[in-house]
Amino acid sequence: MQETKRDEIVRSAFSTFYQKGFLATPVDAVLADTGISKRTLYKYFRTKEELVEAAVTYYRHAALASIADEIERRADDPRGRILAMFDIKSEAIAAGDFSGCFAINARLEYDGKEPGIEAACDGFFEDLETVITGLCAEGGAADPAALARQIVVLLEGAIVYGRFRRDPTVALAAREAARALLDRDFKATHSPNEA
Amino acid sequence: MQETKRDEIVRSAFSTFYQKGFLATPVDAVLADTGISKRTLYKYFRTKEELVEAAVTYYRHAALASIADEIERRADDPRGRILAMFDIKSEAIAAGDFSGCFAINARLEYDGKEPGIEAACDGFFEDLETVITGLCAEGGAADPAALARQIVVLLEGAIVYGRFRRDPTVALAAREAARALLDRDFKATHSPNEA
DNA sequence: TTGTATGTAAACTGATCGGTTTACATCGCT
DNA sequence: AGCGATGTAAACCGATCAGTTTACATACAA
Repeated sequence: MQETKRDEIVRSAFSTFYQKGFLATPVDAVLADTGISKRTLYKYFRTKEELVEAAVTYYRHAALASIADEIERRADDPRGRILAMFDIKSEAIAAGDFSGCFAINARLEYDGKEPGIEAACDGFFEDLETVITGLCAEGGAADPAALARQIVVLLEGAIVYGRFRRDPTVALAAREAARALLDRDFKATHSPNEA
Repeated sequence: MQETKRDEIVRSAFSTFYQKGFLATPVDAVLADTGISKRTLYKYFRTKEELVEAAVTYYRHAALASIADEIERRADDPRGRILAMFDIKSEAIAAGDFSGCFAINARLEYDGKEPGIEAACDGFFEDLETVITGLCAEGGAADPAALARQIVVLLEGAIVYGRFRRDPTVALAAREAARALLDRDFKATHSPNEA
């Protein structure tokens, strides 16, 4: 199925909001970036917030697919794949144009104001925890969900804090911490690692 | 030295911004909460952003003093004091009115737009790392700064993620992770004393 | 060919908001 | 008493912005 006009708008709006924030970005900026008219935008979305919600849902699926893809390319055991997530973020921070986690950003700007947007962000968080829980189970952790939660805190912490410190080594420090937790919880048998 | 009018405005503005956010809060909301006139506000601050910057600086000193105070009350060894930070955040999340880290919030909303505000946030982050580095050194860590950085990532991650999940156990999971790191790096002698 | 759906361009509306200005009250000081 | 500093109250200005409406172009199916 080819991309519809609506999809095109959402994808473009996502990158505009990602770079410039939500409240600080007028709808006109989205229009300018997409080359679309205001009339068309409001044909597909009743309000700006509805567009933001769609952008978060787009991020939920696109970012998770991209992460799954990338960590599979970088490592072939669950341990290496979890650690690869931190490498990816470290590299993004080093690249200089990193704007953090779209869901965290949206959640913060609309906190307590837009239930639909909050729910979309929650969906992303749940999917992320599910993916990491799966990897932890695969690695033989006794309590995969509990370990996954610790990994997620480290990952999101590295994203937010590393971004604001503008320091890629923050994500590497988080990676080391994650490694210590994996060493503690994963079954002793892990193939040669490191990257 | 008694509190000046300026101090009063900053303190009140801090709690208004903390509860309602920055961009989403009109200056009039701050005035209403303080009972001050617009004229007076603009006598002490040239712009809204200058007021926000002052609020972040206020947070920098007030929050760190409050943390130092509270962890000293809760434990008397560096290990216990570091872990107490997570307990405090877990309790705040459980209380239900928790709005996260003021510096993270400000940094995110004004990212790339207000250098003065960004610098004030950086000041808070540096002070926080300094405090935790001190505790790590006191605990006998081989590389106190590196360990502190990991603790800070866990702490800020727990604050942001736990807040958005509305789940106090997130901070407790982070606490467990921190404990694992302390077990690894602190000098083996961890009897619950020392000051 | 004609009608309908889809699109752009742009003017417009109404509300919000940051910041200024005017007018007036109060208090402390000499 | 009188004066300057400090304060409130409130009208005001100009810009911004979400969302609507009008006008017009294009494509395509009956």
